Amino acid sequence: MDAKTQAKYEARAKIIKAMAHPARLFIVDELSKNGERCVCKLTEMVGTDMSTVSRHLAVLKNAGIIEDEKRGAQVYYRLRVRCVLDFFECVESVMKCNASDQQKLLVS
Amino acid sequence: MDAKTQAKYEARAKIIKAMAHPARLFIVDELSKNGERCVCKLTEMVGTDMSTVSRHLAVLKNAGIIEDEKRGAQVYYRLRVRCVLDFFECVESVMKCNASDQQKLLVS
DNA sequence: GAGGTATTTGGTAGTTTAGCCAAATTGGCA
DNA sequence: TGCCAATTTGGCTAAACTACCAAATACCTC
Repeated sequence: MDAKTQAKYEARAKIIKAMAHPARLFIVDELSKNGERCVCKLTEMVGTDMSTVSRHLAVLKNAGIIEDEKRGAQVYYRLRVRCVLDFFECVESVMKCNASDQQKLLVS
Repeated sequence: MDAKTQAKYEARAKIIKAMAHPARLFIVDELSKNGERCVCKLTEMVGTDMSTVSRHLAVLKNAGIIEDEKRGAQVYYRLRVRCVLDFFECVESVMKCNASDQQKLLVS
């Protein structure tokens, strides 16, 4: 793999890596359902330190998956690209596939 | 987030995390184009140690994204779920979106 | 069975990530 | 201006990840 190809896949990986954490997946899911949320509300839902949530949000924003808007004392985050929701669909189908194979193992 | 919800998002994250590495993305891409490849061929293409490639393949297999078949001295890997290719499409559109926003910044 | 190739696994060092606390920053309001 | 709430950032530690080398396995051929 030459340097250029390497760079291409690294750029792609960065975006996928941003989604590769349970708290961040939860946040994306929540934003998809609710349009937008402030950091304090997300912190309450996720259940970790606010500084941790803020860092997760920074990762997602840095990847270009979400965007923020300051309104008064709060910062609201929302999805910038809807297609990340397709990830969920595929992930479900992989899990379903895994489960059915597991089933076969048990039966046989 | 209660324990059950946590577990749900962890399971999803595991699958996405399996895709979140440039070498693994390359491998998935390659398998999508070529149907199947043995470890030695992938090693040659990726350009790292064979043991490293083998570990990457194990991660993808463990997530249920690829499957293997031993034929003679070689092990062939292939995609188990085509939908992971949708990831690429979305990633491209995120990158395009990022690029156009960058453009706006330069102009303004 | 001996030797050779393909692959996986054990061990290890360096890097990155995630979480918390504390401190700094920002905007709103008395 | 001075205080309060919301958010981000710095500092630190523990855990996870990645890559390499070397050793163990598995399979084929002679």
